[in-house]
Amino acid sequence: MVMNFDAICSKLKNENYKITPQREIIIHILLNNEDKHLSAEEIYDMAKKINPDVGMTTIYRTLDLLVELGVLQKLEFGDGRTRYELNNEDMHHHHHLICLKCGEVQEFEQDLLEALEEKILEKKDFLIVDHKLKFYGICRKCR
Amino acid sequence: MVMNFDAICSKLKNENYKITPQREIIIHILLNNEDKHLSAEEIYDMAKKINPDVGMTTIYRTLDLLVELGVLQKLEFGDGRTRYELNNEDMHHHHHLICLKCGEVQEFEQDLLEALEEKILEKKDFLIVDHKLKFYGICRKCR
DNA sequence: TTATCTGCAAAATCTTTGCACTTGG
DNA sequence: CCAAGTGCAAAGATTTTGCAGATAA
Repeated sequence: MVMNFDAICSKLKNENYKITPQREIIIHILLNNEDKHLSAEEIYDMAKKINPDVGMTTIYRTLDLLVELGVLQKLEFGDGRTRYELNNEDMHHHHHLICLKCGEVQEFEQDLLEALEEKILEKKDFLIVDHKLKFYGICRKCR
Repeated sequence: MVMNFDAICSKLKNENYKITPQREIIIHILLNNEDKHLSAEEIYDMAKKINPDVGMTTIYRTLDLLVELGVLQKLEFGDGRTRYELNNEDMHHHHHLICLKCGEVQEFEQDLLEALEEKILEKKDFLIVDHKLKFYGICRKCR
């Protein structure tokens, strides 16, 4: 189930955060690029096109806020910048397929790690709350 | 099979890189902390204790070189700094268990992703070369 | 000897912080 | 109104680069 604009705004209001034009722009950008894993700078560039007065600081502060509220998740793909992804309930457990040739990041929707997680609990006494799995390889287009 | 000091030096020599005292120090530090996932700065601090003249620049350049030679692997656990791990043949496919309370990173030695990788090849036509899997949760000590 | 390596200082990135001004509710 | 939010500029943190001098082979 995709979280929509109103649902995110309600989450903000419920925690006594204000709905500002800047926050609206950022949320819209995130929703319109659900599949993209945008970095702060990419979001900044897009936001500038909508309203040139938006500052980088606000981008970072809003992204941090949305992470705190559980709306977003931070990701790192090794290019030195943090990337962000909407924390869609259904999609919560998916994996990233990163092409070593073109760098494109696509997603694989199925989890299929339950057996492994159970084994880890049993062998290491480590209780798993979440996971991140990245596969590196060659995508269909690059083969 | 753990790669030893001589094996790493041979790799360097084979590619016409020199064995300098600084590189020896760094390699020793890595070998003596196989289980630790050290950052560049941590390696720098340790190296300074052995020879106070070692520069941060050399640490970064040597680590980059060792990554290029396949001796090391870069890792990121979300604390803003790159960490490094010896690329031990046998251990190649293990997973990281990151405790959300104390931050400790331990390893789980078994891979168990073959079935999932096969499914991804079949469904996405994406040929997997490598993977990185992190589990976030609560470790035995913190429970 | 000489191509490679090193340390320093400076630059380049990415991200955070202090502060005075603005604004949503 | 006023607590919360914003933009700017400056500071922080991590990593990279230019360069002149040092050194392994």
